[in-house]
Amino acid sequence: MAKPNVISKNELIRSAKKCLVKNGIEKFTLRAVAETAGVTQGTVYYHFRTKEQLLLDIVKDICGSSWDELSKSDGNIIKQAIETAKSRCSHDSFFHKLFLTLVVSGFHNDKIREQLEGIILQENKALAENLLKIWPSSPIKGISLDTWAIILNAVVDGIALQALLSKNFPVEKTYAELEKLFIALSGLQEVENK
Amino acid sequence: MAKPNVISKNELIRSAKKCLVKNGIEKFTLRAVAETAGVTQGTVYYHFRTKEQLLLDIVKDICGSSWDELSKSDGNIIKQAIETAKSRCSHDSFFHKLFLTLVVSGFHNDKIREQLEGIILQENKALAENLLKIWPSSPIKGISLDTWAIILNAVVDGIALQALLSKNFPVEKTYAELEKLFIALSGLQEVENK
Amino acid sequence: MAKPNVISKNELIRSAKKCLVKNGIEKFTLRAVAETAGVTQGTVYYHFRTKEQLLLDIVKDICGSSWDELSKSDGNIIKQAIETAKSRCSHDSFFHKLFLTLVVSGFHNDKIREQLEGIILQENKALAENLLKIWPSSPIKGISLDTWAIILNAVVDGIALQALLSKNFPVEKTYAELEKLFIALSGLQEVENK
Amino acid sequence: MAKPNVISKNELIRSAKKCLVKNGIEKFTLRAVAETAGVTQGTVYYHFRTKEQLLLDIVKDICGSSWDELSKSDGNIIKQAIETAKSRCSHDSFFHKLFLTLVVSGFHNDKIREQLEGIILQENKALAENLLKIWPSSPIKGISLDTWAIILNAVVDGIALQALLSKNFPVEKTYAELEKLFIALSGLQEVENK
DNA sequence: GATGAATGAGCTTTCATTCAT
DNA sequence: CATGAATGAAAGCTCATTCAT
Repeated sequence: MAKPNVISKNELIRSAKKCLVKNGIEKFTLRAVAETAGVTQGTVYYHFRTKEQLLLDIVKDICGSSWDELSKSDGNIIKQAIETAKSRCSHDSFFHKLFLTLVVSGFHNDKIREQLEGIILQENKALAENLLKIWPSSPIKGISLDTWAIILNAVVDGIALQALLSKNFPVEKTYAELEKLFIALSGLQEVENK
Repeated sequence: MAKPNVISKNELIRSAKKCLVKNGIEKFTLRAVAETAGVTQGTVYYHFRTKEQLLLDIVKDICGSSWDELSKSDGNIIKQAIETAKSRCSHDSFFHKLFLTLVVSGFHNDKIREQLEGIILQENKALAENLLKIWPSSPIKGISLDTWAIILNAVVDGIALQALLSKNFPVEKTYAELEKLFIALSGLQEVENK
Repeated sequence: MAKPNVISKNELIRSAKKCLVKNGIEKFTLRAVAETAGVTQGTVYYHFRTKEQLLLDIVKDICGSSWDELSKSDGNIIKQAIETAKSRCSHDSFFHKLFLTLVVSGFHNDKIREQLEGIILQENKALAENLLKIWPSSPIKGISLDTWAIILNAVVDGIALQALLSKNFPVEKTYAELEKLFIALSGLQEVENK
Repeated sequence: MAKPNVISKNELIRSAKKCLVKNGIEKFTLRAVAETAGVTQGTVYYHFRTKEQLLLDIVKDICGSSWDELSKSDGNIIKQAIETAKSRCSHDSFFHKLFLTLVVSGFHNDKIREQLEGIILQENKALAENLLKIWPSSPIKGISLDTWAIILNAVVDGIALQALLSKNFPVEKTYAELEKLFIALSGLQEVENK
């Protein structure tokens, strides 16, 4: 009955992520993961010794893809960032649902929390570096580029949160005006630099 | 054996909130609520017909207090808002943990989601109204006051999220510089108004 | 569906002892206990929070009965003791199977081991006290009554072990000759006392 | 990937015995055996077609060594026997733990029980033969040498059992006095023989 | 009103066993 | 020979829910 090598760890993680977003962490059962992946429960357990480990592997997987995405960035980082951010906050954004679910899970699991903290720190750092390319100095005196990065990241997450809660959230409008804000800030800088 | 009225619904809700933050939604059990409140499972069940109902009552309770707080606001709304926001985002802020936990719970429970949506909408509205008091018009052309409210709220939630994930998050510094940003924006407006 | 008060803890322990002897510790499952008692697994768990606790309660129950039996002893203690011992070592003696099963279980569970240690100590003590009644002094110089008690107890357990292993073990013959040994020892004492 | 003959059946049995004593029969798993031996589960399975077979092979292994030991005996058999017996009953005697574990296992597995019965019978027989060397006739009338053998064996097992249960069991004292008992009995015989 | 014994479905986890490689 | 991925049945355990008292 044992069919060797029918499934890979990555396929299982993909199935698990689907389940997590579909059923929520409250009903995130290994049985569901197994069914989604088309294997038995025993198989899931063979690959991840515990449920917690599977959850952690999901988080690590996300960290990995997050890192990949960041390292690809170039050129007009901001425009691109806004584009990405916007894509993440459609009303049922897979990514942000997964992310927030894991964040909440991290409140009671330090291993998970630390991994997520790593993502945030990386994102903030990448953002600060990219800001440096377009803002030789901060557009407003007294606000460091690091803080700008924190704030921008916070805005993106906060908007995503609102969008996930509210079916009628004006994603387009908000991001359009957010871009104006950004342009205005960039303009300020030129003024100051004179 | 039955003791009349030994516990009120509100006490149970308070215990339930404690449990929710302490154990997370994954381990939020009625037995834990009962033990925390010092009653039996049956008693919890007597007051809330189902577990979902208890969760919903927690959400409503939060909505209520949120509303109370908003209606008290006056005078220098911004400074006060920042103060409130800051207090909510210490590394283990009870409020934001509870809020985010419920948000995630709301992903798969429309009743909860709608209640939380209501909170957000109210907060945004209250914020917009208060902004009007200090900003007769938007400091940056093309950005409506409603959008400003959305953005400000998003920043607060997003920063709280980062603070909850990161033990070393620079809460003080971030909020100090955020205030500068706000002052600068207010300054902009005066310029434009001339 | 919930029928209150259909079973008592003692009934459950009785069923559990039956299961333990019938299936052995390897297959001692709470499901089997529940079935034997005619209740659901949940009920077993309601009364004993874990499997280990149930096992421990069985041990305590045995300690209790052991103690009761000891305190009833009087008159010709030895004859009676031999009778009891003999009854315990028929080829499938419930008592000794249970006892040895728990002893082995105690090898990896200190709580169980300590309880059983208590039984042995009590038995040895009771035996020593009763020996004193019939042997004012030890029949053989250099052997304390405490040691006699240990040895006698050991003989009884050791014979039971052999009887449990061997279907053809000569219980009657062995105990008959053991009694002769005892009488001979008592005779020795009188000689020495002169 | 297959490495030829990296492990022998005997090594596996040795590992299995370790596991059995370390974890007890309740947690005696093939995975643990495999890990202890440093091979995979499949390998254990390759050598012993079932778990039961492995257990049986352990029992046979013990029978073998038991037999070896008996056949080596000579000279002052009693003194040596007591020495051996004493060595087996330190508080965590590997041998007696293993033996008792298997005895209990034998309660529900006739193949195991029969093997162990064989050991006991052999031991009793060897003991009777050796007693004959030093006791031309029984020191007490009416007690056959066979019964003496049974009783002596029983004492040894019974004492070991008490020692395994009780950390403070007076092994030295008990065996010293047991030897005195033996010497006294031998003295009796000489008297009778006159 | 309040209790707590009982339920039963479903959870995570374990494990002997199989089998293609 | 040996492996190790996969299985599936069954284990221990949890929990929302019910109900007689």
